[in-house]
Amino acid sequence: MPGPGRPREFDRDAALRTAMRLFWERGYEAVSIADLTAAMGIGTRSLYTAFGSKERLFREAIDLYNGTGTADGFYAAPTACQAVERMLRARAAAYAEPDTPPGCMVVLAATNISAANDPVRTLVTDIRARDRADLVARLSEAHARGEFTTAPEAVADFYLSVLYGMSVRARDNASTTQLVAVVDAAMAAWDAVTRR
Amino acid sequence: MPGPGRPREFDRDAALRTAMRLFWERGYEAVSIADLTAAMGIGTRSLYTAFGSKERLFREAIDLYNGTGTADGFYAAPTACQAVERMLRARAAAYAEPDTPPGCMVVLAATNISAANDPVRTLVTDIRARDRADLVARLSEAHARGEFTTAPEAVADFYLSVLYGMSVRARDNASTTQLVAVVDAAMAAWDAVTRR
DNA sequence: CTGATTAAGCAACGTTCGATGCACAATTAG
DNA sequence: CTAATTGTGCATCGAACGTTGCTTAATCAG
Repeated sequence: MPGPGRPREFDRDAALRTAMRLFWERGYEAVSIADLTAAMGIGTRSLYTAFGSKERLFREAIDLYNGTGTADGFYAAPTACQAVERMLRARAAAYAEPDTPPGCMVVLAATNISAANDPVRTLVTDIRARDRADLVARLSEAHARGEFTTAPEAVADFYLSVLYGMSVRARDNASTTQLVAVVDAAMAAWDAVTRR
Repeated sequence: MPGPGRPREFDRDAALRTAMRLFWERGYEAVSIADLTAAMGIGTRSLYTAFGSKERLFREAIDLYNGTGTADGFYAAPTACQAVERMLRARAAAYAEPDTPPGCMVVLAATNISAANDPVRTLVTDIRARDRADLVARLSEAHARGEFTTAPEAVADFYLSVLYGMSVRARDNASTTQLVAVVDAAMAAWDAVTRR
């Protein structure tokens, strides 16, 4: 159901996927509008007509990235231990997936930001804060149910550190096997970490 | 012993420390020459006379960062377990030190780099690769001595992931207490991780 | 003193940055 | 058909980017 006006001559969703991949690979400021238009195969004016600004395009790209995450079966798992394990294994597989850039876009795409673009940094740090809150909530529930004794925040921060670190390892060309080995180690540690 | 020529009117070491701090805080491309000269209190020409180029200045800043790391007592520790623990505790304290930018410069300062500055990315990834090799070597020695059974590379990658992840957590304003709790968890996991 | 050498200040270089004004094309609604 | 609306191409905007030439200033060796 197209409204009035000249119809767009390119696939907006495909262009957004291209932008997501570029931002994911190199980061917000390291990707120029010229890089984007070249990869999308469109003109500068079309990009601005369709997406408004570089920042709005990045926000859409981050939303797309967060939406395509399959939730990893995190909420379906019966125990917190299994929830964490499913999440970590899904991410380990995703981070070394050869068809996508290595590591997590939310961790890697807005690390080096000049003061002028601080809202972009805030965007991703807010997402990480929300994700941490979700993990803490899930662990707190399990803690209240008596699944483990360690403070839920401490458990969350430990597994978050492992998770974030895997993004850096992926950027350093860690293989799927190596990332899975990290998850194996982290899960072997579950009892020692959660019962203290 | 100054040679011939007009003497420099600023403290080169202090200026380099200022540059290190800026690059550490925001990253290579997010810091401009104008940012640097303003923070250093010198003119553009003086910066180029003293340091050559932005990239050479960054390399010196990274060298300074690596040099000021006190080696953490890593090599002095009698066992691999203690070596890893000392390293992690020293880094946890350093990452949340209020007088310096949060997290590790080698992990954070060259994440988002455009294609033109790829040598800068290579610089920091090479340092991480060398550090990983050192850790693997230390763990391999302990493994050969029978301190533990798990493959040294797997142990190294697990603790490296925790270490790298702490940099991201530090950037997200994790407190010293929270980072120390991550180290506590990681070290409580030693036996479970190393004997499998 | 002279000559050599190095630093600092000023002004500007060419390039790239993100973003836009404008004319024109292509569609829908009536 | 006309009017309204939206997308595209072209040219370009002002600002910021890293870097440099040139002049002048300040030191050393002789």
